[in-house]
Amino acid sequence: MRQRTSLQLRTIQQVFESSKHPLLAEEALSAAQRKLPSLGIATLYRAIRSLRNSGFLKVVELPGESTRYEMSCKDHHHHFHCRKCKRVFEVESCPAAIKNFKLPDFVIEDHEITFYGLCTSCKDA
Amino acid sequence: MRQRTSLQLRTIQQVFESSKHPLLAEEALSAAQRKLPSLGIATLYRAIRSLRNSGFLKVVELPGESTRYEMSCKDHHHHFHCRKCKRVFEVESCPAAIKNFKLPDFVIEDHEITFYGLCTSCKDA
DNA sequence: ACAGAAATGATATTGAGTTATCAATATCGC
DNA sequence: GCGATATTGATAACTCAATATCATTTCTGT
Repeated sequence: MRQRTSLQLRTIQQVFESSKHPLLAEEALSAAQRKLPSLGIATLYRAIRSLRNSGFLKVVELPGESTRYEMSCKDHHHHFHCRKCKRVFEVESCPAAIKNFKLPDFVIEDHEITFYGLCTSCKDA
Repeated sequence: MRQRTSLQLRTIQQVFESSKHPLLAEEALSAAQRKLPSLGIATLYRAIRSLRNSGFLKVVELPGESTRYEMSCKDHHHHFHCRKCKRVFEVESCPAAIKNFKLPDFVIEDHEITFYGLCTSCKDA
């Protein structure tokens, strides 16, 4: 697919490497533009596609939210969505009970949990 | 908002009353059209809005999926998304552990769980 | 039955997110 | 460094869910 590497691609990759939470396309664009102000939205989406194809990035979908992206090398985790600042944080622990959760009529292969509430900054503000 | 009731509205309401799972606009439309073939998409969306305003319907958002709607009178529950037939089922039980789940830096006010796997029909097929 | 108002249905429009187009630019093997 | 070509950036175009428009139909109170 991609045959050459470019400053733009490397910059976008670094944005995700240095982010502690999954990013919206918009957020990734702003972050990348801080280093390369002329970087365009098309390039951002092209880079995201490359990085997904190469397995570097994966999609993070939260209910009712637009798509976010994060590095795929992370361990199994869930997300916390602050209802005040709207930011999404990673929740590293996964309630053990959920992994052993069984349902009579279904074969559970995976699960996704989204927590809602207030993040540290917002709860103290 | 709405001042008169109509056959269309009643039909759409019945569709949700008799459905065991949350419905996409598309699905609700097809179901309603089985009784009123001429019913249009605009009427469907208008009815959904009315039924939401009146508190009868609520929104169900699943990660990466378009909006579904279900009756809001149901108890706290979660959803199961069959990766084969793509249908969404209700999961009435909620793992107790999740309600008591705490995180050091966050105030958890709510949670949303989506299970993925195979439903009864698909696991046996 | 009639007039006024509300609801319908067909369709145009919106808006958000994403992809396609294409001339200009940057990259890489030689 | 040069030439071939992959990538970029600006922007047009697309997709999909949802809403607005508006002429027509239906309902309701008198």
